[in-house]
Amino acid sequence: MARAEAADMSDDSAPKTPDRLRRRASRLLSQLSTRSDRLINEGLIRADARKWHYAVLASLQDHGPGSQATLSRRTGIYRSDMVGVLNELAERHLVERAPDPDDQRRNIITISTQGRRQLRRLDKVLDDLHDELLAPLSPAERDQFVQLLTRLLDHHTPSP
Amino acid sequence: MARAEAADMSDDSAPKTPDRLRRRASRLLSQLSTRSDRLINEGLIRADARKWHYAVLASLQDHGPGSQATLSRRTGIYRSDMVGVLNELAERHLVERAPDPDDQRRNIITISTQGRRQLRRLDKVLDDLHDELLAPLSPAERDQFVQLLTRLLDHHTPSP
DNA sequence: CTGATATCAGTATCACTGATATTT
DNA sequence: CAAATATCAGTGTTACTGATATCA
Repeated sequence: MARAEAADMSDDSAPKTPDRLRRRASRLLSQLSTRSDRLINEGLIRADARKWHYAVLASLQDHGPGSQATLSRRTGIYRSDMVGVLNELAERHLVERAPDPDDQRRNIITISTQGRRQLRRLDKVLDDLHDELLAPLSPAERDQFVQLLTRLLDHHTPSP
Repeated sequence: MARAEAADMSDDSAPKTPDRLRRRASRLLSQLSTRSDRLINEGLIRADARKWHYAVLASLQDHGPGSQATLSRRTGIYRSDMVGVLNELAERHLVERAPDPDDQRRNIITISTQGRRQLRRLDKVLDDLHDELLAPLSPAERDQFVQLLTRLLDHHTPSP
């Protein structure tokens, strides 16, 4: 729990800790995010998938079918990038894209049986990858970590 | 439904969310990192700086002068990108770049007086920005958060 | 010869912008 | 008309690769 703290009081102007770079949450965050992204991406590519694929499939499974704009809002994928992601998913027959009879502007995206199977596969792959990502943390710490991240993200996520 | 994956919102405060996307640490991490980066970048740009500037200045102040390769290792900035960062810093007279007399391949980078002043400014700016970034967390939770991030990053950082 | 260094040119990915045609 | 949608083309940033010349 306790961590060795290098010399703390040697400073000329302010009560700052040395090695400030290693204490700035923003830096830790972006560096860790880079490593994490690489780990996850490489793992998913080995399973012929991308993280966006997982996001869309999981959203369809957990919240049901929706228009591309809806999916965009649910997954955080930009509306303009959604087209490409859905093209890839449709190519692989993991989703179906059909025009909404009630609103001719919309497409309704539905997960297919193959898509559900793929989602199950990807969930297993991701479980393993997250085990690797969070390896140094105890189960309680992992929960704690996810909880802190969630609270921070919610706080910085615009409501509309 | 293939699975009893209820999409309802009935949930206590237990760390169990029905939405798998919001539970995946990797997604939380990269989304929060994006927000964090934007927050920090915008704040630093208002102070006519970039985060790389801070990283180099802080490294020079905390660990003393060094070659560009050394700085690259200390800050995590890619060796090939270090040139541009140092050009910007030298333009602003925040660092000095002098050839190493003992090793003609190296430049020795030193922080200037102006650089030290700028670092003090940036440290204040960053303190405020981190206050905004970590707003929803108590002081103890902020420490916890930084500690967890540090352990994870160390675990995923190659040693050489 | 090897290895490190500083530098430059270029790539892939990502979040995002702007514009357009269609429909509500 | 304004607003939403799907789509496309393009931008800026970032981490990273590859190549080159110069030295230890």
